[in-house]
Amino acid sequence: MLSKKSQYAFKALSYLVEKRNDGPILISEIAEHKKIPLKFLENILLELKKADILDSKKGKGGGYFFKENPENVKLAKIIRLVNGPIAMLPCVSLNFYEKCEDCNEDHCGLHDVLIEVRDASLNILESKTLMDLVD
Amino acid sequence: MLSKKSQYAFKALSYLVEKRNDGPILISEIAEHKKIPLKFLENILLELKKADILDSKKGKGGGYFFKENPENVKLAKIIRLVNGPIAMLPCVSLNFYEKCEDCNEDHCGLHDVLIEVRDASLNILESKTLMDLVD
DNA sequence: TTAATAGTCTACTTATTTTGTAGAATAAAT
DNA sequence: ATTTATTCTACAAAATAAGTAGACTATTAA
Repeated sequence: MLSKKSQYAFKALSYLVEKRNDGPILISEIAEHKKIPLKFLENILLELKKADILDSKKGKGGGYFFKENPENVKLAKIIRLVNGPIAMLPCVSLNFYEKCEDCNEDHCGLHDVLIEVRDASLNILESKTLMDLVD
Repeated sequence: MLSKKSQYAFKALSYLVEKRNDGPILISEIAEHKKIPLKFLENILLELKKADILDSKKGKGGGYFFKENPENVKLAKIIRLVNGPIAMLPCVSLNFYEKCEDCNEDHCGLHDVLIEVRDASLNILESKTLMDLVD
């Protein structure tokens, strides 16, 4: 399941998509409209900025806006950044891979199934972008 | 991500599949072979019994064995039982559905995407069974 | 150059969930 | 009766998620 943090991130990002031609948007405006705890949202937006998805300006007239075109930001990227792995186990993760101890991946039926699930999910999450969050 | 508990459950079940013609299997035997904390495994197996997947016998010659034919036990069922929802949000879950507040599902882009992901995952997890865990 | 504005940073605290444990109770077999 | 093995209730510890506090920095405009 996606964490609350991830849900907040998606809500904030969809708000920013809607307002993408309005210049910098205040954190407080997003927090209010989307009912997200202000200080928590600050952390989330900062994380998205450090990942070069958003950019920001300080001072009067400041706020957050897109650095990368939201058309090009895949949902998979957001999930990985804010929530973590998309795969159901580390041993089948592309971006957070970890070998499993006590289990030979070559002869592990679960491994094979979970790779299928991962690919099916990624097919969708790598093809949809932030623009798909708004109608 | 699947919890450790879920991984333990799958390891235990795959062991029971391999030994499915050997009569009741001791918890302690499973714990030892699969390196699972004994008391933790007790809880897990009990849960699987209460879900009518396994059955057990007490006393000498006792242990755990399948109640339902492992060919007929879908992996989705195990995950739901031991790990929880397969969907990424409650509002797109079939078995653990919860309406999301502050968000109209009819006009929610994320909702639509996550339903696609859910269906893609379920397609696989509802078609594979415990027999697919062993080669 | 000062005051106001708004994001940045470090460091917490609190809540929740996950993981693991202890020990007595129950059931079956010999 | 005794031994074996699962069942049950109730914790305890560890890890993660969620949320908060407050000082700091950059920018704007008077």
